[in-house]
Amino acid sequence: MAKPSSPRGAARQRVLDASLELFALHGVSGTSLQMIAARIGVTKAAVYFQFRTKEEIVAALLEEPLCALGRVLDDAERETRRVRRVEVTLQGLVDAVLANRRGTAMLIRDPGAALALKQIEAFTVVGERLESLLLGSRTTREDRVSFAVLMGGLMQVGVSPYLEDLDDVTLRRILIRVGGRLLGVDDEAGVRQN
Amino acid sequence: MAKPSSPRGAARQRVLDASLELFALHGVSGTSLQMIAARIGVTKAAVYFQFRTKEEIVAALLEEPLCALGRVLDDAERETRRVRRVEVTLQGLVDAVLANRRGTAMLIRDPGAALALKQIEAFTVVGERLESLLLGSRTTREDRVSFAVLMGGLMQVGVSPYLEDLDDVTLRRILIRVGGRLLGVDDEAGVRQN
DNA sequence: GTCTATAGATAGATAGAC
DNA sequence: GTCTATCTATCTATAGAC
Repeated sequence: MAKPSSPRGAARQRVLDASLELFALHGVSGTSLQMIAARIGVTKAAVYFQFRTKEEIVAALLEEPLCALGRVLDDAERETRRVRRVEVTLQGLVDAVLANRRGTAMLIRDPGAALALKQIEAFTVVGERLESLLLGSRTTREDRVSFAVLMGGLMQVGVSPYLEDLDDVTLRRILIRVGGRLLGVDDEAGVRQN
Repeated sequence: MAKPSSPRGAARQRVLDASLELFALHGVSGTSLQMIAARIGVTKAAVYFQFRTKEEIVAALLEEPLCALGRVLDDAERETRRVRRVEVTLQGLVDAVLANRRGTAMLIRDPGAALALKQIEAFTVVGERLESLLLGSRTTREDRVSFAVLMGGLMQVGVSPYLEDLDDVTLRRILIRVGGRLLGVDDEAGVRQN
């Protein structure tokens, strides 16, 4: 949480913050370096000093939350009981979305970010790990659809202004319950499958 | 379904088809009129003869499926029994997504299309009507989150290549069942598919 | 670290010939 | 309906002064 300490990191962070905000609003392709520079009150050249391309900004924005999620998945995979695995995974996923509402979730589904996304090694496997952790041996077509709906739904919740009135704690609790219901696990009695 | 009959409509339709494909791939902002023109083998000027701006193309692409969905909602609102209302609404919504997988769903959540989207009168109310039809008097916070997850999930399913192996009929059946489960309606007894 | 200046490419859009 | 030609604006990116 305490990042803007070093003089170099401060300017870099300002670029990242402004970029994330603008990307969420106009999309990656719809955001120019000009706009980013203007928002933080500097010129394009100043931005280019921190990042050599726009894609590098996108990658930097995505790498952090993806790696954080990756670490949660590491923990989840160490769990032996399936119930706990689903629980830990779902919580980590929800936390990743809530960590930056209207930001990261937006980027994940931005076509302009797709290229940068593919180059991040972490991302390539995260999807498969999530599916494996949440579905386990349940791989019927309905399970797969439920998984896709859950992922899309979580991203939507992260982006939508429709739920802005809900605070993070409340939203987290509800999302985990709804997610469990969607996956067909009973959260009341400790995540049991139907 | 039979549209490309008149000579004028044919060229127009070619532009729409190419645009939808490219928008789905690169996003609206990431797609230039140059790219659209190149794909159908004409020049930019030829595209400008059909549509005066890029936004007009976006609006044309969105208006049709949105109006179709609107008509389904008209029907749903005439239903007196709540069970039937949810049933008809959910089916119409799923059909709207499946009508153009990887197309319309993509556009709905594209930041570059947001402006054009707001100008379509039909869209402004569709969201509220959907919520009212699907939730009815159930408006707890969990209900609202479930609704948001459902909408985002459906869009995701429409976009995702992850479910491309499922044919429309299968996907439709599963989506309606998953949607019913998410909304907390008992599909076995009440909401029956087809 | 930030600036000015500028290069080179491409964007959206228009005019007018065919 | 489609073309060539062209306009203006903006884009990414670089070079070099401060």
